[in-house]
Amino acid sequence: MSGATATPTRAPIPLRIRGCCQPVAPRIPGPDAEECAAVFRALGDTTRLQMIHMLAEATDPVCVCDFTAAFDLGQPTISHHLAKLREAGLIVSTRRGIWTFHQLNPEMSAAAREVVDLLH
Amino acid sequence: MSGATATPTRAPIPLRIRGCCQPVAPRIPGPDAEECAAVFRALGDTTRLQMIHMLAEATDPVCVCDFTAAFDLGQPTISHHLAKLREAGLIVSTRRGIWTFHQLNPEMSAAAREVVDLLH
DNA sequence: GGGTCTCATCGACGCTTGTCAATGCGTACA
DNA sequence: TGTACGCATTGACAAGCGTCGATGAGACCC
Repeated sequence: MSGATATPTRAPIPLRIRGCCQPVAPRIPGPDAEECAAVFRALGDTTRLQMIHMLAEATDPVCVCDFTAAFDLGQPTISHHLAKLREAGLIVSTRRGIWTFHQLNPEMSAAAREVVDLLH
Repeated sequence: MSGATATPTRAPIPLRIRGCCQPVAPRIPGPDAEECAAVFRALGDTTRLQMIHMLAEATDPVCVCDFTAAFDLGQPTISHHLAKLREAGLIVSTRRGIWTFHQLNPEMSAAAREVVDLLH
């Protein structure tokens, strides 16, 4: 074992007062935290992460059929994930004739924009 | 508005060939995507987001009792969230005597570090 | 107008998650 | 040695999520 000395000091065990502890840091403003968590939740799925990555790389709006071709998932599931991203404010969808095109929301919140930029 | 012409052109409706569509962007390497999504998933909860924020602001490791004091949640729930953050590789825990202290994982993945830095 | 195509929505299913009460484990102190 | 304390783990429960098949709503074409 290590120190063969008697070491009655027994290492800096307590270091803090018995009860508690440390002043807690000021918390994130509240609704901001929930909004931010919602963005992270939207990106917490591999499929949606890939979707956002594709949209970040694309120069033009992307059609739903491009997503259905890119993923091994049914069309309703693709539509479901796109709806999630839309609810989180990360993308916007526009209809052109038969097709629906999706792109990153240009009016995304600043916080969301910072996160999405990391995926580029 | 632009041309006030009768516009029989009916706007650029199709613009793309019937079938599909656009070449899909190269996808995120695969396991990278899953690891990245796991980090987002870990931050997709308000409580855990606040925890990471607190740790990012703190200069010293934070005791569990500080968390139980900061949130209106039971002690097992706090412990559960800390375990989630630990599994995601975002924090590390060290035991000192009775108490367990938590801090941001200094060996966090680069991707995770970038995300956490946004919360500072 | 009828047929066909694209996409969204609905209902259902299994799995995961957030939360709690109860319990267990390890450490400190008398 | 026994007691008290801090924290992790377990089991249980409701809620949410990801996925699918089936159906519905618009928009185009013949």
